[in-house]
Amino acid sequence: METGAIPLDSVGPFDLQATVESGQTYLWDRADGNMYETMSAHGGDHWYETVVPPIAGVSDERAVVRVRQADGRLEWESTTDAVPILRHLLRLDDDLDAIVESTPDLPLLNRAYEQYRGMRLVRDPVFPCLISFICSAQMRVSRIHGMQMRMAERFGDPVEFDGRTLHAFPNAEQLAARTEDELRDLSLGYRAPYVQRTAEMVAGDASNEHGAVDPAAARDMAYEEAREYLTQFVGVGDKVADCVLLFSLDFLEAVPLDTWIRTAIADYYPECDAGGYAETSRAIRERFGGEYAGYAQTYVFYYLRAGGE
DNA sequence: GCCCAGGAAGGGG
DNA sequence: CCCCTTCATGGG
Repeated sequence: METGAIPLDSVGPFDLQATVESGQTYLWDRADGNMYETMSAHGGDHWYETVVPPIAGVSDERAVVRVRQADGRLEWESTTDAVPILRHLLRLDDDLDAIVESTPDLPLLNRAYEQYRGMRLVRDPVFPCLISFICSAQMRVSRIHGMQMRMAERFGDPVEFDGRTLHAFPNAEQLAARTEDELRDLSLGYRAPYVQRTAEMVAGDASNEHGAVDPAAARDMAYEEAREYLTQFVGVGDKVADCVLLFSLDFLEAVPLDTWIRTAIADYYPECDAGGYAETSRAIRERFGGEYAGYAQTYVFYYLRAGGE
């Protein structure tokens, strides 16, 4: 096991608990207790862990990463050098101060940024992110997380680390090989066939005459074209597509129109409600400053969901 | 029991 | 194109 620490004074504002437990990613788990038990703004110094697939240009092999925030730094334990992996997954290279500074001066936005300053967007691996947000339909954050943990435990590769057995998130082939009923047994409900069929599309199963469809191909497209591209997957509409673009594929301008942000639009920016998804999305994206509108959306989402007004 | 949760698919107008 | 209903499941 390798260990180390990343000093945060060069990273800028950072809040690990808010980043990992704000409903952007469902792939981390607390190593020292149940997720979402306490939601204090800066209270947690919990250990979080995840099994990370190989990432092109970052890490060649599967890795286990465990991390906590304490004494102004990120302490980590891993199967390998976790520094580049953590930089990648937690977007430590984002200049958060500059992003906040470039954001429009809106009261709601200012309150959210002030309350949770330090929360970063995440950069999840794309297939687990896609499956996570297919599962997110009409579901609470803690239960979405539970679904991903159960899929990993049941269908993913076991990985030994520090005397315990963790499980990697299953790849497309592993999920495509499961039946709808096996997924329903994990309490996925009506999302089970969506997950199964999307996994088949990504895996390039024989039932798909067009061969494998790569969700990561959206990365190289223009924003709205990329969103349209992702909606070809079963269980993926405009909102889930925006989540994948924002939380995995570096489209920081993406503003997922979920129930919370729609409420915010109705209460604070009614002139941005232009009817259809694409038009409303365009309007609120411009209202939130364009380039980093997704950062603003994620802060507002977390702020409102925690009870802010 | 009712209502809701980071929605999407399928049908009809 | 938009509008409507249906789709599981658990917690308040």
